[in-house]
Amino acid sequence: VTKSDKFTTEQNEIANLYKALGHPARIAILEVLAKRQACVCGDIVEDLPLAQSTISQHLAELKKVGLIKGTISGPSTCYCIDAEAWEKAKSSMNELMNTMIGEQCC
Amino acid sequence: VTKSDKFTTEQNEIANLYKALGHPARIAILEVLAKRQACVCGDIVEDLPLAQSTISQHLAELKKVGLIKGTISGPSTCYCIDAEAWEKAKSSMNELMNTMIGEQCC
DNA sequence: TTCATCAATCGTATTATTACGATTTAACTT
DNA sequence: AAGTTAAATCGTAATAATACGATTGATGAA
Repeated sequence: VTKSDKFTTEQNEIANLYKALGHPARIAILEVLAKRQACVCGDIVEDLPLAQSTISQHLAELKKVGLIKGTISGPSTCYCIDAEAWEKAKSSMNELMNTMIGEQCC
Repeated sequence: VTKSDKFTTEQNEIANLYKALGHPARIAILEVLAKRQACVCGDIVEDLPLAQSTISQHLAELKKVGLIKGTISGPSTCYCIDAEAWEKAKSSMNELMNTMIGEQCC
């Protein structure tokens, strides 16, 4: 029902970024990825109280917006935060946050 | 279906913040609020291609996480960004973003 | 008091998200 | 080639989100 066509590309893109971070499971996943430097994968399933398929789904969403990347290494997949994309996301979110502050009126 | 009880309060709170920003309409609403210093309300309905009730719903969600505040002034309601809450949100999001960057491994 | 206006709320339809189990696909190991 | 393991995908159920029209509630004006 979301009328994304009624908004600008910029508004949709930044909203998609925020949306990807808008779930506790995905925050938790990113925290696991950041903590274990080595980019785990099945280890996330062990760390979190969610089914394997659910984790896989969340990983796919994070990958869709580009915040993480996964490379196949043998039978398992190695995931990690995409540092470059992460910095880009950080600054575009920051920019938005900064343009919002003006005079308080009420 | 969201198992928020399986995650920490911190994870849920930050996720709720991001979630609130994870919709183009709410980004657009915040941009209108920031642009028109005077905290409009019905004016938002004019500016955006959404029904009055829908805007009202989005405003309620932004208010729920505290990013904006609304004060009744006469027959209309005056909305604006809560500068204090905004700064707090900004820094907590920034903190999260900064803790995530580690060594790239793949 | 009666009317008009603004915004919140209600009811509801549609679509999206979340989550799980089961199955499939892919890759390494015997 | 057969078996094992890991992760993606499929199918599906439950719930949440989005959006609108209609109604209600509150405020100020006539």
